[in-house]
Amino acid sequence: MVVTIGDVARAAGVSRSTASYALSGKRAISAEVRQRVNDAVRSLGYTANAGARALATSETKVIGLLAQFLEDEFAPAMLQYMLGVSDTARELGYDILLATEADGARALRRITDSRMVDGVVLLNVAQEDDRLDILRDAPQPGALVGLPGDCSELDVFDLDFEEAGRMMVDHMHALGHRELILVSQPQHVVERGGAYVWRLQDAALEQARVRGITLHAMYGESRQPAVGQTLNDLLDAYPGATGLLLNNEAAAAALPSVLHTRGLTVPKDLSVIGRYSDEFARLFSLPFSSIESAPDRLGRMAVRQLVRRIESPEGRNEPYVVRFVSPELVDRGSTGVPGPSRADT
Amino acid sequence: MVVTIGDVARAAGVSRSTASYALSGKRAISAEVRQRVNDAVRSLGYTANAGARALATSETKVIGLLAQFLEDEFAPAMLQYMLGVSDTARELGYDILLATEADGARALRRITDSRMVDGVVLLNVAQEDDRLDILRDAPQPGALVGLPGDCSELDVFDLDFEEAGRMMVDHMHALGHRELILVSQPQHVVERGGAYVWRLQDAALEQARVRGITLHAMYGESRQPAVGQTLNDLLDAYPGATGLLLNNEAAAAALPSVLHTRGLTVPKDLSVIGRYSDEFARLFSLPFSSIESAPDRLGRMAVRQLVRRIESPEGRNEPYVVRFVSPELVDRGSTGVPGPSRADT
DNA sequence: CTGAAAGCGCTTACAG
DNA sequence: CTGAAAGCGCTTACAG
Repeated sequence: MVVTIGDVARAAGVSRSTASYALSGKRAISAEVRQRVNDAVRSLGYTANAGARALATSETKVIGLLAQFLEDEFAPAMLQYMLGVSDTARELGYDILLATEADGARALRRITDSRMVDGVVLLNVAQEDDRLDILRDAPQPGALVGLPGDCSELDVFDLDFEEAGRMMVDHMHALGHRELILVSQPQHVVERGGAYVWRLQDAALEQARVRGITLHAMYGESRQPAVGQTLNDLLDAYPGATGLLLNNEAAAAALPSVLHTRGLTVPKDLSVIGRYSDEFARLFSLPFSSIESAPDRLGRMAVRQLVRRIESPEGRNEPYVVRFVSPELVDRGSTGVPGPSRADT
Repeated sequence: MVVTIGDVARAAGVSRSTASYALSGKRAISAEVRQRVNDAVRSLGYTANAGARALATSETKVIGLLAQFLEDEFAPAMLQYMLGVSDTARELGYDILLATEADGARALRRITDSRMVDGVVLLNVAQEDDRLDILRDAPQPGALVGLPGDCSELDVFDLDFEEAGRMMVDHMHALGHRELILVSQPQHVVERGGAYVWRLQDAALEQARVRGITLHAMYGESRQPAVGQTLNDLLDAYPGATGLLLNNEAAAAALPSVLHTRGLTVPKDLSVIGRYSDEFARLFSLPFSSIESAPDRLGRMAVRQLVRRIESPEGRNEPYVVRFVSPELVDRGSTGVPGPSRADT
């Protein structure tokens, strides 16, 4: 019922090894034999058994993708990283084994120990991430999206969140703003080790100090309507603030209706700049300029590096890389020179 | 370097077959030997090679998941189906091979022909879906989420969109509404074979006829701000309409700001009912009552049936099922008795 | 209760 | 340019 390379060989009148070589091209084969083998493959509908090939070659042509859907984090953002990884893997000839279970360390151990994959990509890496020690001990290479506290023996890719924080502040400062509010992810995310939150925030605070301007940094909620309330409270608490920085998807999504309710116009009454992906902005139809978080680019870079390490013999021993993507500001017209302070109106 | 069952056997002082049986429990093993084998496994850190096991048993313990991210469709909705499938598969002992490429038929053929999976779940199935013939010819069973035109030899799971359409109309009718607007997905989705769109719409139209009320059925855009404009146009065009039915995520997401701009209050000025998942409502903080689309339940049902077919010997020949999930209305308070028609104000 | 051996379907040195 | 054979790491009849 199931056709094997033996069937192909028989149909082509050659040995199994010749059939195999004809298909792999790993040694010279006469044009005629190659033709007969290819014909046999076609007429029998042969495809190599992946498990058998993996056993013989120690290559699965599968990459493990470890996603983490954490509470208080924005699931659709994760999807974009996943698609970046998946698309790039396919281009490079790999399939994706997806693990979404809560216990990422266990999943990682399972798929690496059993040799189901040639390498793995970890998404949403935390400051202290219990998957990392397992990855370091694994026989397969791995690539991270997200910067952990300890990058030793790891290839790491992440947005340069510190630069993003500075860029937000500088952009506003250049326009003339002197008092800003930054709404970060919920504190819970920070406590869990979401380093990108404090990397952006700390850098923004430092840059505000350097520029001599005021920055009120706050943790926002992760859900509406609570996050909308937070935004309202902050706008009440700091009437002198003329600019709003958002490192919090839920806050960005909630802001339009908050502005509407308060009768505020962007950028006339308030300048706004966010940090999220272009796709996210499209999805939520957000009219705010933003630092593009480029999940597709990061996923792509991680897979490229991973495949390099998997496939090149030297790759395994090349020095490890920690690569930061420079933030890019997508101008959607939501920032401008500060108008009269809201405090004065 | 890599530890095999031979190493375990040697360390335990038994044969490889005994080691294997001790681990699988497929034949009686003395307590002492079992102990020695388990100790060896632990001290050596043994995990069976998945490819070798698959080759020997013809079981991969992997389920293929074919997602389709189509233009004009709402990607985060797809994610919820994926997570339902992935979580249930893991509970049942299966890993997920994820294929997201545009050419789903090719992906399906690749993973089934090469025996990478024991079965496959197809998401977002269209009326005429070129993956179905490939699935029918595949040696592995499959389960669909989404109702195709031809269900023969297939297990199919879907929301009962016709009942959903009737339910929306009846709910409004019972409250006293006599003129309604239905905004469906974009026409493009219909042309591509997104049967759920016309299943809901046709049933809603028929039910409106039965009830003797007016229903204006329209295709909406898939993106803001276009979809917001459509909503505005419709509200202008049908001032007598007192209820709005939404089978279009983008429209649901856009509606709050449209209502806000027009100064309409729900349900006083307009009753609204949507069709989307609870998770979607949470994500977008939508205050509208809705027919729950239950992606997690559907993913779970599909995997359960698939695994039943994979694992039980009779399962392979059990009659095929087409199962519709009954819609449930989640009341978020956005419908009520019609106020004075907007036309009169 | 345990072991020796065959076999799953490939690939790849080894020989010619 | 091609073939016979070994081997990848498992599982499972077959024998005892």
